[in-house]
Amino acid sequence: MEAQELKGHLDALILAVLAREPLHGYAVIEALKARSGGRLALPEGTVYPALHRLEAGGLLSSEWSTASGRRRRVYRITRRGERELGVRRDRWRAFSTTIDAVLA
Amino acid sequence: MEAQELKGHLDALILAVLAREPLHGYAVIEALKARSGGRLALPEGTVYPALHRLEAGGLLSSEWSTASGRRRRVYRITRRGERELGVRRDRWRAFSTTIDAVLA
DNA sequence: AACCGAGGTATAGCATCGCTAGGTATGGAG
DNA sequence: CTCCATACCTAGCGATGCTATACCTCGGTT
Repeated sequence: MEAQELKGHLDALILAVLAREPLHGYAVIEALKARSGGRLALPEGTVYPALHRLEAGGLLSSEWSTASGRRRRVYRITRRGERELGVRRDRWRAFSTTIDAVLA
Repeated sequence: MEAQELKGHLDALILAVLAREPLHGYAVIEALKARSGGRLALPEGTVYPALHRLEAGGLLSSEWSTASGRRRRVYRITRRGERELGVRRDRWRAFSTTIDAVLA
């Protein structure tokens, strides 16, 4: 549905779903799909690198878990990640309001 | 204020201000600043290439005008540009709604 | 005269980052 | 055994906003 217009907002989305509960990558994709009413169908090549980036930035932590022979890397939001989510949410609201004002 | 989070939405903003009245590049920058309450202070290196891109895509047309020794390139939205603006507005609304849903 | 800020246009190159395309592997259903 | 869903990974592409820099005119200040 949407292309590169997601730029700069993906991190907030991922942090938001992980703020509810720890999930592994594939489940993050499903959660985004579910929470958006199917409109956000992000490819793995988008989400996995984003998770790595967020973990490298200290906003997520992860550990391997094995469920019925399948290895999964489960991501959990850190305290810094939660703070950052707050910042991102505010930024999104400001941004969205600004665009609305100009487009109205 | 905002960085690269504008990605994919700039064209809509420019089309929106030019849908009101034809403007030259510098005036587009000022109009965006005014309409956003000063929050959108876009550098020239962002806006000028965008105008060129939009004209190349047939969404804008332009002509030179000279006012008191100063040359200006005045941009005007085309019929295709107006249609595209409608599409972009719808897309923005869908996008914005989707992000809100996930972030809520 | 020299300077400087505001107005005005332009573009080469950088940086970011979502996405495409391809790869690997397991388990269950047909 | 084949197929599909599940599950992970990454090299490289493409799009595009931004930095930095350049060039020009005009009016006011020094």
